[in-house]
Amino acid sequence: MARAGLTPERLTLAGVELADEVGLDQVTVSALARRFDVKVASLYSHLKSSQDLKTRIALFALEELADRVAAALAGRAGKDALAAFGNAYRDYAREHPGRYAAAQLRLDTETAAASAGVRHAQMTRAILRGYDLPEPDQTHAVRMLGSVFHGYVSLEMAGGFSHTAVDSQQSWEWTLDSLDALLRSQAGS
Amino acid sequence: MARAGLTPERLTLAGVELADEVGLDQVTVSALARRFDVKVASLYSHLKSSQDLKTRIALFALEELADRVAAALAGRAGKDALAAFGNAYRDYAREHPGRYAAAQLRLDTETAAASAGVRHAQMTRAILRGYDLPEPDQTHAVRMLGSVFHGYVSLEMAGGFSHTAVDSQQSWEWTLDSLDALLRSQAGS
DNA sequence: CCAATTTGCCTAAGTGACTTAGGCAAATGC
DNA sequence: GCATTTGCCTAAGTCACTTAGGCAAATTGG
Repeated sequence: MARAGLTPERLTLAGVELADEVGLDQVTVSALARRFDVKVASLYSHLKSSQDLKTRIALFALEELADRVAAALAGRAGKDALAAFGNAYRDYAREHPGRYAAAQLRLDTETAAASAGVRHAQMTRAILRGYDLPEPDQTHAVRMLGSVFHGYVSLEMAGGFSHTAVDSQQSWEWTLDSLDALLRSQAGS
Repeated sequence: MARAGLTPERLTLAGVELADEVGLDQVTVSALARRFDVKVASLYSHLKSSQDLKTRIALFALEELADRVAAALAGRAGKDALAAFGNAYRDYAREHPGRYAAAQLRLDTETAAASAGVRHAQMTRAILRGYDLPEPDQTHAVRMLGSVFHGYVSLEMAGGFSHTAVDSQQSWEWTLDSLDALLRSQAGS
């Protein structure tokens, strides 16, 4: 009986792909075993549990998304940076719905603290550098931006914007313009 | 063997309560059977499936939330209406996390069309009456408001705002103020 | 290069949730 | 009071998760 060459990394990667293909909740230890043509129990040498698998997928997605956002932000400021951030977020969700869903999984406190989630928070704050907001307004703005981006992407993915004639892309651009105007009007206040 | 008096309505209500107590994903046909001290299979006379149960809970939550929002909006306009809407939404999520989660479940197209989700959309649009926005800006604004409220509440419930000293209530009020200012500045444009 | 050890995948077995089929008894209605 | 309907039951099959223990392949080190 030849070995399949399983590792936590390969399993995570396969799980990530599976999530985009069939949805995060269809990513199961059993489905993964089928994909590798291996018995389910064999995966437990590499994964602590089904929860462990999900967590690894979430961490992978957070990291990948943070990398993309960082690349998109490089060398940009002000509205450019705002749009780059939002677009990176939205594009990732559209290209990789399963990964995006995984990135929203609730992690326990210590795992979250060690995750790329921290980079996300830092980058959101970095966008605001161009707008010169004093504290605590800066924190308020970070929260509002996070809310808008996360909310918009979630609702759009859930199909919430597909029952009106108005193009979602237009609404997205209007939203980015509005946020920029809002932040500029708050600058230095 | 005395009868337990099960009905779809009683089961849905129990499921709703269970969702708030232990989380929506712990709401299972089996858990419900235990709560009524009845065998699992007995529930299948009243529910088509586990999915059916979840859908009923979602519809209940959507309806209840729409009622609350409608009550909060009555007689208000402009910023008052905006804040009432947002607060109704946020308060519901805080008081009833399980129901709020259920209200986010994705329903199939026809079920969604027959649900109170339609009322939600109408009420969001009603808020904007006071701001006198032309189309398509009104649609853009509806989408943005929905995104902010849904996003803020989701992130707050997920604990995303609890790692900074700044009070979440302050950020919420700042966000409402900002949205009001934004909409006013767009009026009639 | 062979022996000892470690590693990787296996079989076996138990848990818990979902679902269908078919039966008996309680409630209902004539 | 009897027939019918209704409500909950037992039985049985599916599928996912998880642990324990075993055998064989890979690795290591003499």
